[in-house]
Amino acid sequence: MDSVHENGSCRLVVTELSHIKKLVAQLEVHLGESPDLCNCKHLTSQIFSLTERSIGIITSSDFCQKRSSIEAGLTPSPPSDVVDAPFKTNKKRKMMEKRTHQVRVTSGSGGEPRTPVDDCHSWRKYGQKEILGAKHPRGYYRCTHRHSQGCTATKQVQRSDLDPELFDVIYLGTHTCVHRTSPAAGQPPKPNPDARSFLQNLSANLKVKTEGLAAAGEPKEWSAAATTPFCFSSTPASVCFAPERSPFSSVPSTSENWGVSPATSDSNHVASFAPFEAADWRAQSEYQEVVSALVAAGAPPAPALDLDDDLINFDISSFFA
DNA sequence: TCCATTTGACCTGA
DNA sequence: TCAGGTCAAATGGA
Repeated sequence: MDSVHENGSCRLVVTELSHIKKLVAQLEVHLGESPDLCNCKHLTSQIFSLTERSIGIITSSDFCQKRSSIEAGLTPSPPSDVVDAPFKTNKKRKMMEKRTHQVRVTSGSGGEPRTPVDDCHSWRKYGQKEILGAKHPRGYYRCTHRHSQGCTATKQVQRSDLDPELFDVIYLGTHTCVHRTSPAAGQPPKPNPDARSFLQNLSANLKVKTEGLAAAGEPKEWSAAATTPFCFSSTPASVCFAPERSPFSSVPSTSENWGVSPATSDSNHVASFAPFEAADWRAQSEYQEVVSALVAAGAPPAPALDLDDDLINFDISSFFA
């Protein structure tokens, strides 16, 4: 019925994302040779614009609805159950008064799936458990600064049964620590030696995800999408993307907010990308899965997403400064 | 030597 | 009693 409309939307999105990919490649070239900041800024501006248009195309169509129908058709059980089954809030532990967030991240494209990327905090694994009905064990992590600073933040990471390249992450508790894996507050942002690898990562992800888009009717590719927000790892600094403040945001960047979240704000948001509340997760999950291809590639998610707003600022201009 | 990971045992709540 | 979550000793790498 709406297949014409949907296919048209698909093509538009693919076209837009292809443009983004080319621009990223250009940006990489600029960085690889003699960094041309003027060109870089111009390119990043274009990338941002194209990304927003792509998201607009998706959100203005019945794209998400279609996709969710496809998913439902693939599995006998309700889609939400499929997605969340291994990660539903533990009913047996529901008395724990912890804030639980759910974030889905991709492990990266190509090669063997790895552990989810750095999320701006250092974690220490303290346990692993085989979960009933899950193909993969669940890993238990706590903040490295648990003992030194009494930080109670923990997270649980489990590889998705549906897609081995997907990791489902549940954040519990809030970060009370002040240490970061990124540069210390007060220090000026240094030229990031990992800028190139960051862009290569970006480019690689774009490739994978756009191919998935091109193959409309291949929901598997769609399901291999990450959910916002996302964080690229680039030790020592981690580049985090927040849903409402794009990497190319006009928000002035400072040494404090470069690659890290505001150290003075709620550390929970620093730590866990300030993911949406669990209650909001299901309602937004389908939409986020659709746009997550962009997110996984480093593009900013749709501004329309009503997520927590006190998130990480990231200004591309200072990133390349 | 320090720190992170692994893994079996133990604890807790349903 | 069972499954999920945590502890802590053993182990390995830097």
